[in-house]
Amino acid sequence: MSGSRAEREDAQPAVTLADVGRLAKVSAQTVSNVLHRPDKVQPRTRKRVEAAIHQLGYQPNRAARALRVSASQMIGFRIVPTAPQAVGSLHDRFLHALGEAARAAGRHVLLFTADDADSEVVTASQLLRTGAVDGVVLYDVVAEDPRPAALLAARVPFVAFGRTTTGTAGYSWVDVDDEAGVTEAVDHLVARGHRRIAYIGWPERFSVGVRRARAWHYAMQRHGLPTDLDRRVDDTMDAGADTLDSFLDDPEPPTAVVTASDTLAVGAHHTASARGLEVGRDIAIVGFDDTPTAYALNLSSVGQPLTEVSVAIMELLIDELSASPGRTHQGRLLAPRLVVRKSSDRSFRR
Amino acid sequence: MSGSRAEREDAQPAVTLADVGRLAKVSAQTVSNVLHRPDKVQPRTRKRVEAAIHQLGYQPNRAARALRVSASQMIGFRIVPTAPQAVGSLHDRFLHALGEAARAAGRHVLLFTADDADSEVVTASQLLRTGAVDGVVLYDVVAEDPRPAALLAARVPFVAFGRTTTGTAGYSWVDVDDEAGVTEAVDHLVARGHRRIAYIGWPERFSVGVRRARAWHYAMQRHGLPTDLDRRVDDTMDAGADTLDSFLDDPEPPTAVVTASDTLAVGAHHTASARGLEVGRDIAIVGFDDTPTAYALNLSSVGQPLTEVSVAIMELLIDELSASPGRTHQGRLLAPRLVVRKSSDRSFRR
DNA sequence: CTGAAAGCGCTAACAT
DNA sequence: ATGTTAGCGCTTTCAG
Repeated sequence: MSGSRAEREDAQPAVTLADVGRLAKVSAQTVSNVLHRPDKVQPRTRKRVEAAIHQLGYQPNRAARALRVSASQMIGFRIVPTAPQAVGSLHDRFLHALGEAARAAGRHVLLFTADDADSEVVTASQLLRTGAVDGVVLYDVVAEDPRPAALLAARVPFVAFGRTTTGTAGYSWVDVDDEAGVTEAVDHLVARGHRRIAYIGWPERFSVGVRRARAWHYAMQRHGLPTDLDRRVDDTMDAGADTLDSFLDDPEPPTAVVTASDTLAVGAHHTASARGLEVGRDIAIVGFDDTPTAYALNLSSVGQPLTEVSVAIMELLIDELSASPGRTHQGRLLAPRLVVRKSSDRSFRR
Repeated sequence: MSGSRAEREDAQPAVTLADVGRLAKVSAQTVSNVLHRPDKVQPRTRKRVEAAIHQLGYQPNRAARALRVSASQMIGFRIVPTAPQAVGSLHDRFLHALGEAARAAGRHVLLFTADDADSEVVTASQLLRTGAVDGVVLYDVVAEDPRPAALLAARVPFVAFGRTTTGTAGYSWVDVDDEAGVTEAVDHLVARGHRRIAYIGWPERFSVGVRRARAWHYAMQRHGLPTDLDRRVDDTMDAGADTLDSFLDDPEPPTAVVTASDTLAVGAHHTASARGLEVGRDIAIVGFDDTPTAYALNLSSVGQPLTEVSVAIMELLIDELSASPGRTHQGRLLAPRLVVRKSSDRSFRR
């Protein structure tokens, strides 16, 4: 309350290595050794030191350690605002998985915001320069994404979730095998007896959209089924609803539909219900991303293995951080999982 | 490539205060002064130093600064996984707003995960002890929430988003005035000509649910309208759908419905459509939280002012950090905003 | 196997 | 108004 250091009066005493050493009758250095090179210290003294650490509730000071070893154990991640029209947020769930993976690796996630790709790169570089983070994770990297090259040029260690169409050899990435997911969805519907399986996807400008559409096309071809039930629209519920509507007006309407996203699938679900069709019996729908909404509406959906993705990303990033300059990078393609729910679980007979 | 310091070869030279001082022909201390007490240094030398800073692209080392001033400029935030059945994520949007507010205040958000309230408190305390964060933000604090008291006991500086029913004088909080939001929704519907306005809310165990329900009750009473159209259910789409269904089976069904969440509102929307009612014309629906899904379905909704909430939280937290021990804390109640969309924008005549 | 010395980059206090 | 000194807590040499 009085005196010049009033503002620190409520702070805990802050236990240091020296405090522990004092209690254990050893030097601070030995305490540090117990923590980092337990084999270098005699079992007896180690026991004593460990007891002292425990008794005092010692917690190493991160700033001091960071300063000394020039590594913050922090991973930067740009948080983007959810698109207003999207259903459920993959971003949100990924972030949680990443936080979990970081913790398992003894690190933490540092959030930052940025309005566009350029400022994301600038901010990331700045965070690295100031020692706030050791590296960053790039989310939703797409075909022509400028960020990998820019971060490479800025010498910011990073791992990408998603990948560009070219230059993937220059950096480490983890991606989900969309093709496999869509293929699984089509195979599943074929196994249920469907033959006219439509596809509602995104315009060509999205590389992910292209990959998913192509997979549908190949799968249909492989089964000897028609490949003309293919529409590309914006990723909104309305677009999904309208598209199914027009499909159903055809003389030979599809009996099942695979969509590039749950947002589109929710729209399709809406149309089916509005037309008095029972989803799962009269028409099958399979979405993509396994969002909370898919769960809520009992929609089958191809889910991304976010936990595995996060773990892989942390692994590659740590690799990246400890690696020598001229090393080679890695790409990892993870398989998604089809979650079958009511919207497609019954056998279909015309 | 060779030698013992190979692993640092790709790192930038890392400009320090001393480097800047050397270039500007002053001591490192003067450079520091230019940065922190510009008035204490002569305009001429300041210019020179600033030029040097700019030329070298100097960025202060956070770890060193943190060590020296024992403050990390980091705010801890526990990221919780989205509930599978909830629609859109307030959490996600709040996090973005908080990141933005933190940046504006020259700070960053550090993410952490925890399985329950207890481990959240333990982790927060640990992050504080290790100097990783200066304080934390508590999300979704409810009536009997044990976290404020626990953090207080652990002497972890924090600000709560939401508040407990008792003991709010002991800590700083920011909350949204639910009552005002619901009242606004009811008034709006009354102004549109509705008289039978139903309420679908949450069970009593949620304090937020109680507040919102009470506000509906009072508002209806004030307008001299019936207060029996009141149901409490779990926060799922299905519950919302079923509840509206049963309301509409009444001999005197409601013509409008206010819900405690968008999740419930989406369910209601679904039921209305399924029954061939045009939402906005045959029945009005107003949700809560103004989620992306409300936007997508053109649902009116009471939106929380997340940006203002975040700014207020940062303000109070900074206050908390710089304050003397025995100070008083603050509570701030912010008004939500009703966003009127198609689901309730028309006048209603029976 | 343990201790002593040095310094990471910064800033508060004092000295000039 | 600027420079010098010292030390935050830790770890990497190097001696003992």
